[in-house]
Order: sequence, then structure tokens, then C-alpha cells
Amino acid sequence: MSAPASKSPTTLHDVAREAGVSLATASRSLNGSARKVNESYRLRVLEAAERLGYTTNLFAQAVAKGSTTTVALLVADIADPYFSSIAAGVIDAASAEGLVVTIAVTGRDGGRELETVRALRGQRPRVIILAGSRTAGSPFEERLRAELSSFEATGGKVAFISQDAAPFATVLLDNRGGARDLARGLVGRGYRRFAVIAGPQDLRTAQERLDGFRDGLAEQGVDLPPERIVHADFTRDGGHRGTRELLATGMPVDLVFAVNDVMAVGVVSALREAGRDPGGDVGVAGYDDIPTVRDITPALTTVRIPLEEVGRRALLLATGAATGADPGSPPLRTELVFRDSTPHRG
Amino acid sequence: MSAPASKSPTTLHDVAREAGVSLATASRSLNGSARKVNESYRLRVLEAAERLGYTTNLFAQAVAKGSTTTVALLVADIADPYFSSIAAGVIDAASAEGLVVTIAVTGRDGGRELETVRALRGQRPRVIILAGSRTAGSPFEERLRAELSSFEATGGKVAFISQDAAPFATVLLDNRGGARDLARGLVGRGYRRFAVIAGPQDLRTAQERLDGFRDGLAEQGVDLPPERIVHADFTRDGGHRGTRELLATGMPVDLVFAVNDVMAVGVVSALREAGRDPGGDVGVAGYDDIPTVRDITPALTTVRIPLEEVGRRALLLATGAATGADPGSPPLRTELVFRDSTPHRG
DNA sequence: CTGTTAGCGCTTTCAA
DNA sequence: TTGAAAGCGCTAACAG
Repeated sequence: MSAPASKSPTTLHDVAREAGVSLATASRSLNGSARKVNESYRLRVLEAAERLGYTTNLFAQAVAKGSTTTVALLVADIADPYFSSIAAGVIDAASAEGLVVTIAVTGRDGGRELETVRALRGQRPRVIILAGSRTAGSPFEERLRAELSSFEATGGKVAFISQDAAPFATVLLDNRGGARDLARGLVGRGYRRFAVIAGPQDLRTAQERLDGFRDGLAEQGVDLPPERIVHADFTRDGGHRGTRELLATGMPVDLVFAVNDVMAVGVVSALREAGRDPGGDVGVAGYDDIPTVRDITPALTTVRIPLEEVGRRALLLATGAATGADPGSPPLRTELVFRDSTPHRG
Repeated sequence: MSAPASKSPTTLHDVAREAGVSLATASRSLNGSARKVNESYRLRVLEAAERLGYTTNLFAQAVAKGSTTTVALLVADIADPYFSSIAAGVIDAASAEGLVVTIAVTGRDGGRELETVRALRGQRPRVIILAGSRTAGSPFEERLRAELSSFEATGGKVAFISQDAAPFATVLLDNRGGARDLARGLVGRGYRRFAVIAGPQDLRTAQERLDGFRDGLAEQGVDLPPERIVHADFTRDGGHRGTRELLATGMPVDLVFAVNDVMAVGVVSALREAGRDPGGDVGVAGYDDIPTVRDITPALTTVRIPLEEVGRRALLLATGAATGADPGSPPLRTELVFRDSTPHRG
């Protein structure tokens, strides 16, 4: 309620005066790269700064240097464990590099995504990381690319997560391969009558997983007719609804593959509500290996993506700080994780 | 691999020149509050900006204006659904106000938290929101307060989430009351032999929930002796380990209350591993109502906190944009949610 | 090695 | 209304 006198923050100028040195010397002592400052001066400056509670104004520093220490991360939904895990990785790697992460959410909306990128450019971030799944053939797709290209043209770096984004650096996730392996594994376990709760048709990630799964089945001589594929939202409720829709057709089903774990959780619950027994008379598999799926019943079979590592990689890829002799960075391995939701079948 | 020519971003200067007006006019057309600009000029500027793909350099703007559009959010762990939900709320409200959110994680480490706050001050954010649970009597506690006070003294706003943080604005969560109500409700359902998997002793939130729960039991004439309280980490694994420890004592237990949902998930899994039947021969309850607990088996009884709303409120509280006639903002209601993990007993 | 002096990109008096 | 010019806090030549 009380309006404080609100004196403005200590400036470098104040510190310099307090220490009895010039602005330049103060600056050099506090940040300058080469230690070209007399130790006794340096100390006096540091003490003065300490005494005055000074912190460098990063904005001013950024303006003067023409480069910032900001990383912008775009996610579809930060409350979704897939994205929050990736974010954790990005933040971790970023703070190790002394970078600050700003997060914006796009809600899986191409228009909003474009708008957000534009807005974020105002921050002149060093890096923009896009983790939201790309929608194929979106009307905004091209403008987004243009925006990002021009961002790169002015010295920024962009990194995508998931499927290849052409001229931009990408942390590739082998959606197709992972799904293919999963399909093989499930056929190996004796499943034959599959259904897929697929994501929205225009979501690349979703589409790739569906394709890979279908390919894997085909290899094993198992067919996946279109009527056994239901497209639904990339969310828990999407999985739920999709499953109800599937069950309504009365088709006999051995195993339901949801193209991500969040959807798979919805699948399990819908199956149960319909009187089926997930992990019993019907198998369920997902994709991602978010933490939750270990704890639901039955524990979900899935394709594991090292989500935090993905985030870390994206950052390092963009900052060029990728360690070791890895040009183009080796693709992250996905890994099949069989759990109770897909027991061997008679 | 190719080092692009990296021309620098378009500046306001470029726009002004392109539009054939002065810097000042360009600035006013693009941002100025009062529309004191000739419409035809304004249009020319806007067009030029569009043509050149200009975006205001927020940093420079911040330096010139002496105020930023940044909100800093500190969380213990962004991958924890409790925090990611809050973050979602903060981001939502912030972007509605045209503010950008930067997130930093502290990993429940007081020292790191202090350090992070110091670092974040360099961004001169409008607001700092601290969502990590406060540890009581931490050696850093006082220095943190000092840091934050001085931040406020220089015009910043800080908001805490959870328990009262004295001079700072706080979105209060009624940990004690919620736990008390839960205790009552459980006694009402016929439970008598309680055990609590409590959090770390120095975590205020954890302690408050424990106290409230004990009070609620006491009111009903049910005792909660110290040996029935196990302190453990505020994580899933903490819940798991705490439960094993509890079971090892051989004490007969009706119901296990974990002071947060993440821990409760660990409790359920530990119980099951030990051959117990959560929701059957032993009840389980948590706190927070994170999305997951609806999907595990049995669905968890818990105390619901409107997490996203909490985040939103924190932001509005700090920016002073709190709508309506709510001085001090009404406390957020927690709500008991009974689910399958606590059926009526006997 | 230190201090002086231009900027960085933008806003905001202050005259015109 | 518009433009010129003086900053905002900091860095980076540039002399000294």
C-alpha cells in the first residue's frame, strides 16, 4: 500500500565514484575480459560494488555490447510434462553457460507462435528454441521460417526440437524409427489387432509416429487399415475421446497405440471406463516416457526420449557449445521400454 | 558451419530514414502513448517498419525508459507439475499484460536461490515471483530478504507463493486449513490409524500441512504420535522411501497422508511393492491435486489447489493489476477432493 | 594500466 | 505536431 521512495538502482557510475576510479576501470574490474586492472583498484571496486549492492544492468550491458545473454524457449504448453522436462534441460544447460531463459507458450497455435517469435525478437535473444511440434503446411509456416531466417541473418541462432526443420539446427528425434521399433516389439509380443489413436493430421511429430508404427507393422506382415486410426487432440482428453470413438466402432482390438504418453493416459482411462482391462484384455502403448507413465496402472509401455537431454542438446547445439568431437551432434537414441501395459500375449 | 554476414538488426534509425521522418517521430508512432502524431506520418512509419521487418529492441527501450517488461519466476523444479502448473498461470497472465517471463530453477537450494535472485536483479525485472517453498531458518533466508527488500526499494515488486513472507506480497495458500479439513474428512470416512509422510523438517509448506493435519485429527480425538511421522524428501522418491521406512516399523496403518501429491504417488507405489493394497486395505491421500493423481490407480484423494490460478494471482498481485475490488486479494480456496484412494471404511 | 570519450538503440524533454 | 539533442547504464576504442 505504501509507495516507497523508490530510489533507482545503483549504477556503475555510483560504484566508480564510491571507489574513486573512472567508469572504465569500474567496468573492467567488474566484467572486463582481460585482467588489465591493478589488483588494488580491482579490489576497491569490488568492495564498493558489494557495499552498494550493485548488480550489472544486463540490459544496458546488452545494448552497449550489442549482444545479450538471453535464450528464448517456445513451448506449446509448459504444464505438459513433455515440454516441462525439455524446459528443465534447456534451463539447466543455459544457466551453466550464464544464459537466462525466457519461456513463452504458444498453445499449439501457429498464428500465436509466429506472433510470439516476433515479440521475442525484440529481446534480441542469442538463441530461439522452438519445441512446439511443427504443424505441416500451416499458413504461418512460411512466415515463421522467414522470421527465423531474418533472425539468423542478424546474428541469432535458432534450434528446433523434433523433426527436421530444413535450414535450421535441429535436435532430431527419431519419431519414425522409435515407432517402428515399438511396432516390431509389440508384434513380437503376440499382438495382432492394432489400433492407433493418432494426433492431429497436421502435426508432423504425430504423423511421423503413425507412419513409423504402420511401417513397423507392415514389415511384420500386419496391416493397419485406416478405420483403425483415429485422429484426436495431442492431449489426455484427446486420447480419451479418441478411444471412445474407437470403441464405438465395435472393432476387435488387441492393442491401442497412442502417439504420445499424455494421450495414452487418456486411452487407459477411457478403456477402463468402457469396461475393458488395459494391460489385461487390451494392451496400451505410448510415446515419450514422461514420468507419469511409470506410476499409472498398468505402467505404460512406451518409447523413451531423454527429454531433459533433448533440451540440453538444443541449447548447446544453438550456442555452438556442443562439447567433444561431435559435428552435427549424434542423434539421440530412443529406447523401447516395455512395461505392464503390454504383457506377452498367448 | 557457414558464418553468415550477420548484418545487424534493423534499428529505429533505419525506419525513420526509410520513412523520411525524424527518430522522435518514428519512436512516437511505434510506441508513444499519446497519439500526437500526424496520421499520414504514422502510417509511413508503420509501413517502413513492416517493410524492414523492424522489431523494437526491448533492451534499449528498457534502458531508455528505465523500466523493463520482464517478470522473473523462481521455481524449485520446472519439471515438477506443481511448479509447471504455476508457471503456466504466471506466463498466461504475464503475456496478457505484455510481459515476458524468464524462469530460473533453484533446485530447492537456498544458496542457489539467493544467487539466482542476485543474478536476476541484473535484468531489472518489474517483478520477481518466488514459488519455491521457503525453508525455515535457512542461513540464506535473511540475506534473501535483504536482497529482495533492496530490490523493492529500487522500484521492483516481489511476490511469494505459499506461506506468508512478511513484508512481501504473498499468494497465501491455506496449507494448514486444507490439511485440517482433510484430516476431518478422513476421520469422517472411518480412518483411525494414520501415518504421515512429511516433507523435510525445514520446509515451511511441508510443516504447515503436517501441523494442520495433526490439528484436524486432534479435534476429532485422534492422536498422531511422532513415530507415525516420517520425514522425507519432497519428491516422488521421498514418498517412496518414507513409506518403506514406515512399513518397516510394522505399525498398523489405516491411512497414509503424504504432504504433497508427488510424494503420494511414491507412497502408492511403495505400498503396492510391499504387498499392500492402496485404496483397499490402506488409504492414501496427498495434497495439491496435480493432474497426474487423477490417472493413477487408485485415483488419489487430495486437497485441490488451483495451481494455474495461483500463478496468475501472483503476477497480478505483483503488477498491481489485480482486478475488481479485492484489496489484498481474497485467499484462494482449497478444496477437498475425495477419490478412490480413500473409500469409506468399515 | 587508466581515464576520456564516443557510441549502443531508444525515449523524452525542449524549442521551433 | 515535429525535430534536435540530451540522456538511460554500460562498453570499447582511443589517447595519455
